[in-house]
Amino acid sequence: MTRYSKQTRILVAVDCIIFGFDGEILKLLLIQRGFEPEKNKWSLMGGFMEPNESTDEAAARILKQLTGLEGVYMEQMQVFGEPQRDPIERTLSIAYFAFIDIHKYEKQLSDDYHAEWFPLKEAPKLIFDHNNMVEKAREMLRYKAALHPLLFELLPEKFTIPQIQTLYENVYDTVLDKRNFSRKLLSTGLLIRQDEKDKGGSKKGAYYYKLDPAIYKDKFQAFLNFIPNPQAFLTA
Amino acid sequence: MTRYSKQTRILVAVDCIIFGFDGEILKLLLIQRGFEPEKNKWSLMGGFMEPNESTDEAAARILKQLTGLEGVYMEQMQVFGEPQRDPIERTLSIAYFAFIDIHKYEKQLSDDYHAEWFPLKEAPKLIFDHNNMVEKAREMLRYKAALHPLLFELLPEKFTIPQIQTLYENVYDTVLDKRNFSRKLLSTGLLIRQDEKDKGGSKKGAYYYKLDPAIYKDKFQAFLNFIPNPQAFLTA
DNA sequence: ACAAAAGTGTTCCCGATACACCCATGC
DNA sequence: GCATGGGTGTATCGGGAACACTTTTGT
Repeated sequence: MTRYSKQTRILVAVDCIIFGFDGEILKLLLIQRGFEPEKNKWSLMGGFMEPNESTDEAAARILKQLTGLEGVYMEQMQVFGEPQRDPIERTLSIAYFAFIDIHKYEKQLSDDYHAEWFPLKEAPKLIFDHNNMVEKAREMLRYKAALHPLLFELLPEKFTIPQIQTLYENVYDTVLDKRNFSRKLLSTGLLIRQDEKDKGGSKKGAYYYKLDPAIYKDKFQAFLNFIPNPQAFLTA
Repeated sequence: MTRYSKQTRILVAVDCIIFGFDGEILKLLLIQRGFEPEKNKWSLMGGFMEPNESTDEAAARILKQLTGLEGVYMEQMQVFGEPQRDPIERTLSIAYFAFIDIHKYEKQLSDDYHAEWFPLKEAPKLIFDHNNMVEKAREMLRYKAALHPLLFELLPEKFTIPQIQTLYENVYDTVLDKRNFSRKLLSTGLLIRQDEKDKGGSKKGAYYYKLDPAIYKDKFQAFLNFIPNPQAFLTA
């Protein structure tokens, strides 16, 4: 016996919801699909699973194809399995979301691929159920980022507290008190202050911080409660 | 064009991690696998996806085959996609977890299937990567139950506060203060006290409660913080 | 009357919030 | 010297945790 006979084999795709942050607003990386059906329509970056790779490997390969980046934070989100989601042929999609530092690769963008950043709020109509996937990813982002230090993955290695605050404000579409936010953040012990300052945002300059890798790893699963009243921001 | 040519189609299975609670300890429902390979070894309840069903439908179908139950709380957990996880043929598995009221079906158990409840802590060696799946499910259970009123799905429609407390204590392998626990629980507004009492556990008897369906639905996503220091119970 | 479990109330403390001022610098 | 954004300190409030006694009833 070398195969399970009589069972149906199914096409399996991996689609990536890729978030980036440019310092101002939260963005989503989309491509113009290069093949039929729906050629030239906007789409998430995706591809079919190959025979000898794991799902995580497939997701990493696909991300690399588009962005050239490796070692990026990715997480499996959910399988989308409605039988009719792809009109050509029944295809399961394993959705991953990924956070990248937008500046790390902005250059090679739209060379080989027609890729473009869209503000998350102004995403165009996407093929198949990709708009669903994006919405789901946005919910999951809000959910997880309220509890875990996830959003740091969207920032460069060195960042300032005003930057990370702006990012949180963007994700939750709200305004936070800078005194409380900064206290809460620093009290986690996650941040190591650098001597250098970022003079871009103001005359005075804001201190750069780096993550303490040990504490970051340690506290990643802890419930840190970055956002007051997080439930107010969760879709029911 | 009616198919994506040149792409590999893959076998996809759904495996269910089924939790139950008998009032004493948390249990896991396992079956003896009925076909090769690994015939007669203990296994999660699973099956192959069929062409015209969604993933959720597949999970529900498989659960029904084993337990006869419908309308059970199920949630997609994670895809397990290591290429070698099934030695016969590459098979993806979509893992679901399910919570059932153990008493609702205890009778028809092990008729058609060799099914058996195992205390979660004493689960036997399972086929393939099923022990991994169980471990992952246990982590997810602890994670979610610390925040959301999930464990009620394991209890009958009417239950007492000592019962639900025992369940929490079981899941987290700890002891909780009954005064604080009961106050916290009642303050959510989730519970409606019945007039009737359960005289089984004590002479005095404990009031039965039911869930308020509206509030339950409403607050399911809220962060309710049932467990003090939840991070202490999460695997890093 | 006594054992065994259910039910309830109070104090204390810490963490969360609201809120206002000084600091450094480029122009 | 003034405008701009960065950084810090304090009082208050509420929720969470620690903790002990009374109630019910079957035996």
